[in-house]
Amino acid sequence: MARSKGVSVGPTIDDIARHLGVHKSTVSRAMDPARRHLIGSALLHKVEAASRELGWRPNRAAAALSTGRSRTVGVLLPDITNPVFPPILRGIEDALDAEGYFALLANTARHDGGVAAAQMAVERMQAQRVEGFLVATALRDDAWLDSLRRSGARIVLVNRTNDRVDGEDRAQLPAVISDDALGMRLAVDHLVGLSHTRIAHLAGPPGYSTGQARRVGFEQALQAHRLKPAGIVDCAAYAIDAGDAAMVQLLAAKPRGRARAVDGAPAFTAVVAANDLIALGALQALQRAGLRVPQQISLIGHNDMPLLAQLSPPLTSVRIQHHEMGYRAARLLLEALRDVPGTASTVVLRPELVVRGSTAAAPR
Amino acid sequence: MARSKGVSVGPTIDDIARHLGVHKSTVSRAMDPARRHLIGSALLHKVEAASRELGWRPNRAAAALSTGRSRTVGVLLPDITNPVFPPILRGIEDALDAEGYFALLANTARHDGGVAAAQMAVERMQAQRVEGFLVATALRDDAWLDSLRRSGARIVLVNRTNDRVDGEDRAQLPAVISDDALGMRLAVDHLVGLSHTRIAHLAGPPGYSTGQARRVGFEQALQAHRLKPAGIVDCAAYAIDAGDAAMVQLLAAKPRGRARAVDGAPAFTAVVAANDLIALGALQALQRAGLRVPQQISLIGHNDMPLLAQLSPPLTSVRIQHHEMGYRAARLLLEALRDVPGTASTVVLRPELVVRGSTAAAPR
DNA sequence: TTGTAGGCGTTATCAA
DNA sequence: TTGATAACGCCTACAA
Repeated sequence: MARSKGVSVGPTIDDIARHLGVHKSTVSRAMDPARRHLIGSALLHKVEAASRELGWRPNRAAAALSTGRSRTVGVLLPDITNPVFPPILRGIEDALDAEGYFALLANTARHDGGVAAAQMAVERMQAQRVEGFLVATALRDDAWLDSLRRSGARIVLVNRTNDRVDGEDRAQLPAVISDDALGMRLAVDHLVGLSHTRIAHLAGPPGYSTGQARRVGFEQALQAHRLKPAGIVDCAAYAIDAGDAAMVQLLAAKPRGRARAVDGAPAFTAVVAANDLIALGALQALQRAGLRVPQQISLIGHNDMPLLAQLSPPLTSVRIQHHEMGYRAARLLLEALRDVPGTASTVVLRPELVVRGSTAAAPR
Repeated sequence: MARSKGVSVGPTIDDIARHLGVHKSTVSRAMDPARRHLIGSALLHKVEAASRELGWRPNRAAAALSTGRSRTVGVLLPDITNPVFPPILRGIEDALDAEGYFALLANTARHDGGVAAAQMAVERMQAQRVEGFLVATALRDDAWLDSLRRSGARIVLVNRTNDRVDGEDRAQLPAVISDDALGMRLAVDHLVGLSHTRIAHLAGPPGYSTGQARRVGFEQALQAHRLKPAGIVDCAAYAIDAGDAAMVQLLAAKPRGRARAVDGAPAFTAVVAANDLIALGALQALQRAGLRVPQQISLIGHNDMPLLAQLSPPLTSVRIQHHEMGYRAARLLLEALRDVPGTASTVVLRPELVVRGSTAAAPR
């Protein structure tokens, strides 16, 4: 059982076979649930007993070499430290685990925060012979992602998606995302129900599908109420600082149409932020400006990240099904790994509004 | 280049060898940094060019089968969704990545929250031929961990450690942890500097090394000031609810020694919590009881998790070097994988106190 | 129902 | 400095 090469080794199916006086291919079959039925039940029990007795462990490296399937997929995300991603990853792993798969993880927002890190990660993953990729780093216009797809890799996007471009060699990849239009509608409807009519938006980076979709969703939701935005400012990133800066900019902006009130009140009574971090930054800036939330300004975030309920005021937010998103994406990939190519479905999950203390009736 | 078995394949070193009219073992050597020098530089360049041209990717599954080294380690943690772990994992991956390793992750607090999940995860990881384990789930008395060690697995603990028991077959495993005694000393010294003399502790679960060490550290830190605890309550878990319940219990407790003041003020003016979630629960309970933080009660957490600065009051906390902890643990494991066995070092990292708004001078 | 033979892509050992 | 040969452990036709 000790070998010349390799490091710490255990028994192999050949050891079990010798132990039982049968051939190793018989043992191999006995170990495979899909072909176990070909084995006599008496022998089957003996194989199982012997395997247990000798302490056999399958060697996936050998199986992977033989079958080309490593039972491993690559997961690309910007940074696991961003609180959006842990539940997504957890969902991914729950799905993979159920099928005996593992995830190889890469934080691509490493040093340079760009394509180079993702490229290197993918190469290493391909060396490990991952069977596919779950990508949470997609940009709307992502040349790198396109080339990965053209190389034949199986890909499912999570959380963010890419743009479809007809005519070019660009396909919309299968993705699991949240219904951002619905999310914004829930937010806006809630505010309108509280008699707000002057509602502003702090938008996410326009290069991400979430930033774009939420912005468009916001505008459409307002239109449904025959309202116009009381201001929209893009944020450079999904971060507290960016939200703070954007709010400062929003407060400085000249109100369009109706004049700003004499007491210096802003042109809006409510703000919908593209995510919670932006909302936190906005909250900071509002408080610094002496504006009270929710008495003077109502504020809504997006994602419902942990601890929002502990803030003061507790932040109203659009809750996304992060865990489910990861879970479904992984399942989609696993199915794609069995089935025929094609079947590029996109799953859209329903968000819900979690009303807390940062929203209140519009001041009059 | 297309093969009969396997799935999507690329060129192999044999393809390169044929392309160049050399033997594949020559190509293999050329690809190995450690043996490259044996190759003529002219040939070396040609091999590199051909490899690039044909788009060769190493097949780690094959290498793993041959060498017994998968370039993969297993990481066991309770739940990546717990905000303590993302930075630890990030540190781990940064270290592994630098050496070309990947982590296989398992959330062991899955359904039953216990040994069974960890056991299954370890088996699957061993099937994948991980070279070692990074374990963030250690209990002080962990029979399962002992058996894993006895099976010959390379293990490094992170964040929590196990108890040494002389005489029995139990060794203290190499670990990277935070200096909890120092952390508590920083907290207590800060409070004493603010004239607090009646300081209570909400302790972590006594089955975890962190719960135990912080509790002992708290008592020692008080002793150094010739003070006695104004109450200690164990929490059932590191969770908001548990902290809330423990604080309720603490408030209900009869003050020992000096009588409780007539106005119903508690027997303490400051509380050190074993972690931030417990502190948040405590804050909740205090506010419900009509006690103001920090005016009446000062409160300190532990871990300095994200968003503490956004709370009101912003929570003072003992900051742990989570990223560094993961990074060092992974490096320790990688070194153990090369070197001789033994060398069971333990690394203790320095925490620091982050003073925010939840601590103030003791009321008089 | 079981056995035989060969291959998966790489590394290691010996020879040349 | 390069080549030849044999593992590594498992899987899969195909044969019996």
